Amino acid sequence: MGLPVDTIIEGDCLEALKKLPDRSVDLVFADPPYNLQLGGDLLRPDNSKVDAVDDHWDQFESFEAYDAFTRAWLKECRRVLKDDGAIWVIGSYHNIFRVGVAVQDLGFWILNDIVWRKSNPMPNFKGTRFTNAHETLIWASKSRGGRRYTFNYDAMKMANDELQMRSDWTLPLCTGDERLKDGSGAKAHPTQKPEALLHRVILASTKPGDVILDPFFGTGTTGAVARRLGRKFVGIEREAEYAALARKRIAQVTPATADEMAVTGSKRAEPRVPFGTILEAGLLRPGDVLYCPKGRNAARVRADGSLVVGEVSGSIHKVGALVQSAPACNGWTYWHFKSDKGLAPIDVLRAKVRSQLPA
Amino acid sequence: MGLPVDTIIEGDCLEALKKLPDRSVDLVFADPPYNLQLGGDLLRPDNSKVDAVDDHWDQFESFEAYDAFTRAWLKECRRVLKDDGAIWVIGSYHNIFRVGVAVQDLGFWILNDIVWRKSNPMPNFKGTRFTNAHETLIWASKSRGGRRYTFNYDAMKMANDELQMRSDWTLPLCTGDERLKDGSGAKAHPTQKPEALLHRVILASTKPGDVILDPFFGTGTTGAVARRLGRKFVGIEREAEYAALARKRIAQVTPATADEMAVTGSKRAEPRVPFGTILEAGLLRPGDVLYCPKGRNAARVRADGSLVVGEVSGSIHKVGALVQSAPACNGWTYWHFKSDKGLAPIDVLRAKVRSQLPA
DNA sequence: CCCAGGCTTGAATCCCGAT
DNA sequence: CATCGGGATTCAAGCCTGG
Repeated sequence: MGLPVDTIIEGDCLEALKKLPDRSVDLVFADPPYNLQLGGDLLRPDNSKVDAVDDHWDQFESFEAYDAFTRAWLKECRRVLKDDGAIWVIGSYHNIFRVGVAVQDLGFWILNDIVWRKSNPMPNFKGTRFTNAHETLIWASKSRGGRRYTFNYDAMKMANDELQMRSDWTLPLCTGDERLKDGSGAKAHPTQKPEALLHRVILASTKPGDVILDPFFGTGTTGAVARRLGRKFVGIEREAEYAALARKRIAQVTPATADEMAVTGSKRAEPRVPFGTILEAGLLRPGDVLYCPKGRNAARVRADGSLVVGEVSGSIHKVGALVQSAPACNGWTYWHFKSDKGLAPIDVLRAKVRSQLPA
Repeated sequence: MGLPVDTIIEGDCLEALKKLPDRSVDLVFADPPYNLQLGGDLLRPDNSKVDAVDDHWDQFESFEAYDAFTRAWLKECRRVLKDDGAIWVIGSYHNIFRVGVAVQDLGFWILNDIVWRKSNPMPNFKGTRFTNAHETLIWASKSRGGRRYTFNYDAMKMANDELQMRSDWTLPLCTGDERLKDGSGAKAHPTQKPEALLHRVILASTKPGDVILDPFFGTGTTGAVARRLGRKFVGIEREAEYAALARKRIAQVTPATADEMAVTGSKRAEPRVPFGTILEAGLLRPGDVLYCPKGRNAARVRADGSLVVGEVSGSIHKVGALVQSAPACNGWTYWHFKSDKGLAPIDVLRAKVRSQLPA
């Protein structure tokens, strides 16, 4: 059987993969189940319920079962890849370590791990952990030192304001009109990926006309972006509903002219510098004293970047407002530290930290 | 043998770990060998040679050998951890996936993976990949649903300008004066971590006085920051040179006072004030009426601190939940009393009582 | 038509001490 | 160890509604 290009194969991922010919695709992009292992319901502070990913396809009996599944589909993907091909897999801390080990053990050669920093992640509602604000992608060639993989270095550099593209990408979640809805207006797929992410992946690691295989096609983000960028795709999807939506979606895509392929700009976030960073950088130490411009009011710095005056504590802004009985206060310009040249605003420390951050 | 606190144990990591007592440390921070599999020398565009990590301690024969080593030291660390303890491990894509799987397989429970975004990474000189601009840390508790790990949520939030701290941390590499040099002015250790990174780790996940074990102590960044923040450490280091440098470095650190170590505390830790106390203090009287924020629902206060609405009575929380048909409710913020300035939440009365409690 | 303010939502391993 | 119940907990975007 030849390779069924620009087609969605409906059915089990493994069985479908086994029917594809050896060395026939240029790139694999895979967004497998994450095996989340969630507990009970999670309520927001306003008591609304978080719409959890509790679909049957994300349930595995054990790590062993997940590993076996992972190795099986990865092995087939490797067989189907051309010798100069490469693979991308996306995941979270729940599964990505297991995926990474399988990738290495099967003989792939990791080129980068990429961090997708979400500009608008869901917060940690209960205050129990750090906000889980990123996902991880692994990019690997078929083998170490084999035939050369594709990397469009200059296109990536161009897309990043002429600086080398880094391993951390800041992109928003898939929301708004881009997010596919079902008949009732609810999201059609629980984990639809943003097209911007696929845009960067495909632009970085394929050439026009290349064939991209996505064994967990879902609602077809890979196919839609591939088509828009003048690449071909092969999708595998078990759920008929998702496949139908994907077909409709891809049919609406107009392939871009060479012209239009230029850049989706990378939103560069303001380098906000929290006051706590000043302490981490060692520019101030816990216990140091800050003064108001005239040196009258004094406050003590704590290790977490809060200030203390008498009984009250809070951020540099809050405490600054408080000691002045003002409605608000810019702590960066109000508070001063003692330097060898007398009192200086802590804003100069922020400037020092900023000068070490990427633009 | 007891736990040798604020000490560097010179010797093999595994042998030393085996001598430490069960359930004796609060936190493990580990920066193990990354098992970098470098090819030949790497040259910069100007033909200067990149100073690679090619130390013998970073060489392993195979993935299997690295896995066996990883599991061995992780297993000992888990034994040595208290039941409410936690572990941090830092690595790059070369090893972090293998570490992560070992962590999961040994029964640790991953809490977050944290991305350290380097603000000043080494560029990719060959233009063959994305600039490798981050490393990954895994934070895991000793077991799933075991005794509660330490997370100073409020301190982290304060250190991040009152926004939840996210899983991506932007920090510069260890350079300048902080970077230890050997006699000839070359860097003393190839992978010295920045103190800012340890500052955040330790502030987030330990309490003052806690003991932090670092089985790959190197030049003692963990020890130096632990000492500065009023924590204790146990370091294990095989290379006598590194250990000597670490000792000298740590001796120069001035520990923070208890005062200086204090950070923003959590509300959960504040003393409980039963609602009845508000009545006992005369701040409200039996028969007074409380209102929901918009003034629509009203409830009558009884002498024992219960509320009555129509036929039902109960705690401020229960009745609050009931009148809203909500699964839960914080009565302190939901119910309001009539003051001369309009409706005010009864939480201000609790604050009044708390401020009069003995320290 | 625009703007301000409110509502909704996103791959989430999401409370904790007292009894 | 399970249960009970007090009461703590959210950020950025996009969409909608009302003025």
